[in-house]
Amino acid sequence: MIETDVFAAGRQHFSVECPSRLLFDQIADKWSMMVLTVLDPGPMRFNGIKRQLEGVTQKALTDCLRRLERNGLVSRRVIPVSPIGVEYEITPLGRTLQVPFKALYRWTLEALPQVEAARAAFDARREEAVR
Amino acid sequence: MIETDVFAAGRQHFSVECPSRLLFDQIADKWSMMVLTVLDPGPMRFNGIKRQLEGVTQKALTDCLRRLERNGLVSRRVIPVSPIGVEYEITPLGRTLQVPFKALYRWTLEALPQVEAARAAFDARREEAVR
DNA sequence: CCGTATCCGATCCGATACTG
DNA sequence: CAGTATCGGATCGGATACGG
Repeated sequence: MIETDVFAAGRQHFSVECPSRLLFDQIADKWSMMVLTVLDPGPMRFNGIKRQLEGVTQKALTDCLRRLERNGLVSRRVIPVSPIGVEYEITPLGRTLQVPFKALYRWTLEALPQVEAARAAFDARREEAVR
Repeated sequence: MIETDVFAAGRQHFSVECPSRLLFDQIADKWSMMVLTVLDPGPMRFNGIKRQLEGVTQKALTDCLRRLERNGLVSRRVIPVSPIGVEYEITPLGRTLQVPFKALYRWTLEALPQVEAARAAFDARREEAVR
């Protein structure tokens, strides 16, 4: 039984090279999910994206876009104007990722209150343990 | 319009404190997804989990379980035997997370071939550019 | 068995400066 | 406008040792 069947019945064994990790590492970073969301309505230029993502640095965004491009989730198109323009667009493959991403995003919104309550309870228990 | 509506129509603005990131950071780490999967069939003890996760260190697993516990996604129960035993179990809240996680996991499996092709193409383009 | 503590190298990320 | 280059702090994760 290989890891593809991991969600079938039975207890599974995960190796470090679990196939899910090969991709999960690349998209579970700080900005990827938001970049894809920003690009959802249509193509956008570098600084346009940057303006939507408050707090992102140029380096972080460049790295993120480069990684998304390498993985085939966004495409990059140079517009030969002066000064130069670069437009990023979500690919069909990137759009397929949005489906599970949106599900996860909705989960975070729905679960947040419960998680915050759990955190408060946990931290309170730790406080208690110190005394 | 706040970020809750981010998947509705229109271009959105993301601040650093996007509510999704408050949680996403915590669960998008190296082992959380696999830990929840391993715990899916039922409760398990520390070293039992560790044995399923080939390559995880004690520290990494402890940190991961602690974080999952703090966020209310798993529960921890000390079994007063000698030597001591500790059992981890997925919580009802944790189970709700499995739904989007499984969707994402399936996506990684389905998309992997296309992503690998995209990577190869990207890397080939870079090679080309060097020459 | 189940941790915690410590060190330590790798890596991420932001800040800054510079370029076509 | 859209990068690249570089530096340094913070954080992550592995290895190891030790304790209840």
